[in-house]
Amino acid sequence: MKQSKKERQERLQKTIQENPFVTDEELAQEFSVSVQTIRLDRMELSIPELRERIKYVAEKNMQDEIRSLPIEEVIGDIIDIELDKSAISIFDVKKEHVFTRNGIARGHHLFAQANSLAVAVINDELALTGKAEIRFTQPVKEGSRIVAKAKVTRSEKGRTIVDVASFVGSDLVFRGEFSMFRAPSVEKEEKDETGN
Amino acid sequence: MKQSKKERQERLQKTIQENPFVTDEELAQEFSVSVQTIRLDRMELSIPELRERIKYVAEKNMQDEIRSLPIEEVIGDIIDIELDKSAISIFDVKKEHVFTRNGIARGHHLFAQANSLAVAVINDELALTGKAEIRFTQPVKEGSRIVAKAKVTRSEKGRTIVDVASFVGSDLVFRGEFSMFRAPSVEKEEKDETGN
DNA sequence: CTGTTTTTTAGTACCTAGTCCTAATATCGG
DNA sequence: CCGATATTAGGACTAGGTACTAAAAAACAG
Repeated sequence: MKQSKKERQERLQKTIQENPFVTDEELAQEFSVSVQTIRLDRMELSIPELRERIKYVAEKNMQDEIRSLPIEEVIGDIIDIELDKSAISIFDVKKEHVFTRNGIARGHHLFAQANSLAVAVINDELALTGKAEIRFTQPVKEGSRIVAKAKVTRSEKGRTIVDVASFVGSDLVFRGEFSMFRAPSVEKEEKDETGN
Repeated sequence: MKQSKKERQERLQKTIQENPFVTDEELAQEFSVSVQTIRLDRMELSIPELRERIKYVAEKNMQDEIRSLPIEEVIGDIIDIELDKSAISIFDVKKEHVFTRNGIARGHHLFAQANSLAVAVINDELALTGKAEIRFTQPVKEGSRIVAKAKVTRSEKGRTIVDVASFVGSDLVFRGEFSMFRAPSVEKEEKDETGN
């Protein structure tokens, strides 16, 4: 009905990209050609069969699931910890952490790593960030490994100050002072919040 | 070789959960029973066949792809924006945003929403957070809707101050003052970093 | 130890969504 | 109209199953 082979193949490619779950049968109907034609088209465009496409999508999914699970409790990998004293974690900046337009890591990831470490270093059931003063001192590029070092500087009744400095190589990229609340039954104003 | 039907079925369930890509054939070998036994087991446990499992995983993926694309640039949904003046975004706190042990939202999500909004409100190619002073004034529970309001308070050459206040209902839960750099070619110290 | 019940195994026909291959038609450009 | 390209049809085969029947093996009961 429509157009040349070329046209059809372009539309085919787009259609499958948008909905990888479509069968050759369905495509044949949509473009009113035979299934065989669709198969020839897929061959020429080297588009794999339905099941392979689905599998590919599923595998991609499994990969990020593994990636997103450890994020559950701590962002970055803790490589050293002395409770109530200090801790070190590393975080590798991948493409999903950066702005697409300039490849610079988005601040909340640096914050999350630091905040998470501040929570982890506290030897208590519950630790929440009350306030924080932070500085992003250098941009961080994709592919960098950020090493965050947390030090507990003061500790009073229910309140602990944690200083975190993050480095890429020997460059300071982030500094933050976190005022943490520990294990109180969270109730009133300026007493609470997250950590990680 | 091993154990009762019950035992095998439990192990089967776990195995498939961990690796949904396993065929009956492979399972049969692993448990040294026949394929038919595996199929009976799947029936009794109502575990779908390989292809259905893969499809399910793939479909789940497609769903969050739609969800994670807008997240790409802004965390939370912007519901109002006046460039270089103010912006409002909402963010719904779901189970993946809270600490499992107490159901309180993890701070970096509040930070991310606020920081992201501060970036978005700036009418420039590039906006990076230089420093921030933040306060978590109330814990936020799972299921809450956080409304973040950003206001540009000062703007000088290349540097803009954005105040963000986040609320759950009428309660202030977060406040932050973000010092943003706009569109500079990022180079030196204390000049950079993310936003979103 | 025998009889019954449960569990496991084997085998067949059928399904989907393909691959790979051959061969017969259409359609188009010159 | 002729030859090249494109399309369609058909058959044989594949993986990874379902659904069903039937037989053999194992477990348990008395």
